[in-house]
Amino acid sequence: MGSCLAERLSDHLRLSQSERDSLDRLEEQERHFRRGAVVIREHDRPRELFIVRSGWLHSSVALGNGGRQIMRLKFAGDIIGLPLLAFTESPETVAAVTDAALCPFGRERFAALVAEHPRIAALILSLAVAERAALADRLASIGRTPARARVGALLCEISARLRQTGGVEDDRFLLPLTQEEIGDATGLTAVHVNRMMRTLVEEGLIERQNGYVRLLDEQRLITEVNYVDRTAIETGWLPPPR
Amino acid sequence: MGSCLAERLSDHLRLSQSERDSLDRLEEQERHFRRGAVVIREHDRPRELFIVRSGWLHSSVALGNGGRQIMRLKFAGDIIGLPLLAFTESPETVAAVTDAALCPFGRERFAALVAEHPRIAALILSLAVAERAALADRLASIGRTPARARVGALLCEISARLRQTGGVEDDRFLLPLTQEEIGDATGLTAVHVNRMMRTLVEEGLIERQNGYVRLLDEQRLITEVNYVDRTAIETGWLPPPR
DNA sequence: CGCACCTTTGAATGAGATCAAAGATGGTGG
DNA sequence: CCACCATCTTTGATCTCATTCAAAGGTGCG
Repeated sequence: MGSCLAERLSDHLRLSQSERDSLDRLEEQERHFRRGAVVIREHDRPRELFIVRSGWLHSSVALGNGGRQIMRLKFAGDIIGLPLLAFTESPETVAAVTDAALCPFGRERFAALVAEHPRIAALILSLAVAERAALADRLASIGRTPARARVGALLCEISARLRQTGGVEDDRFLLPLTQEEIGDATGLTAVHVNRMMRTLVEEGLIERQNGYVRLLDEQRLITEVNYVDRTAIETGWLPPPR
Repeated sequence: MGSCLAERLSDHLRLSQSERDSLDRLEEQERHFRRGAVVIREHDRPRELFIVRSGWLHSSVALGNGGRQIMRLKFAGDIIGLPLLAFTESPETVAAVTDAALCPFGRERFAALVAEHPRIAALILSLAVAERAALADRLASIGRTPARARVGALLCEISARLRQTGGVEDDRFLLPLTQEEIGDATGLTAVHVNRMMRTLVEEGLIERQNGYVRLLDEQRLITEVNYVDRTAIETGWLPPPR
């Protein structure tokens, strides 16, 4: 089995053999985490970044009052710990939502990769920029839209991103988040998340059964909650491969 | 006068002559924008990125209901239009808050720079990651903290970032934002921003006179509103210069 | 079977929005 | 130089969405 990162990048462009080799060399281990385990703790000084091979995780920051804000869900193929490139102290906590398998790699190996393969560096920059845009969308959603739309937008994002990794069948996916966690992601209380979920069900927009969620009218939901898909990125401008 | 970008990057590391030359070649023009002018419009397909030479700008996204969420203020040395690296359609609007001078450059020149100077690519990736962290902080602030803290945190961020570019003297800076704009940045109404500003004044945390703001007890303000400075970034891991 | 944890529901409270209107301020043209 | 108009700030009253507090069902796991 090749590099997890190579698989992800292949979604966006055709890697050269040389690029693929470098990516393979980047990852020689696989580490496993249990549901609930903390992979990186806020203010710690992690030595490694990770690529998600399987499972759900999320990054979050602790709030003054004891709560937390979940920033982003991490699925198979996502890079964990990019902030380590800018800060020695991690600004965020990363924890496993489900059991998860991760591929760790050191910062110096990342530096070597960047030096050897400018196109990969540029692509990862693109992905970071896209993630920033997704974060911006969520900022807008949380800052200025009613609770129902926030919950709906989160479901849209999960659906769109899971589809990329084959986690959606028939517009239906397993949602292993508690309502508490959904609240931490959307800036709502668990109680209110519950009410909004039921509202969405009553309105015929979604359907739920034992942990699975189905988007009954995804197009309408997307429109009503103002969701924007940020999974597809531009690669035309990238420098040539090596 | 050399490249605006070179000046900014020099804050974080010592550029090689070769790097400096490439950066200089990147910028041969300077363009001026009036207060209120739109530099990049959401959904447009801009051909250029910019470096801010002088003035304040901000990026924002339009909300469904006619409002907008201001994402980030842009000061001298900031890069504008990075999303263009990931998307052909701009996900955000960039507008001038004050009269501003910008240095435009094309995406292909950026690609050439990245190919030639991996260290610069890595540094810009670092800066993008730091910006993402700052956005995350704001997300947490807007999602879960009371209005007073949101306004206070914005003032802290402005102060910290302006200090980098020499825009703060004696803990005092010119604030050219209307309360409407502060509201769009913090997810509050202009009316409520006004009340919170007065509260901060009454509490002796800030002082205002004709457009200037002074942070009277910056340390206390930072603690109370949970502000985290993201201006300093890690550069130890970067690959060697060329 | 029993204990944790999660979901659901109800009632009361509150932070911030909305609506409305009165001062300030500053730029513009006469 | 001044008057006027547009924009911005300030203040008050009311309303609403989400929070908080409380407690009753479910569900799965050890």
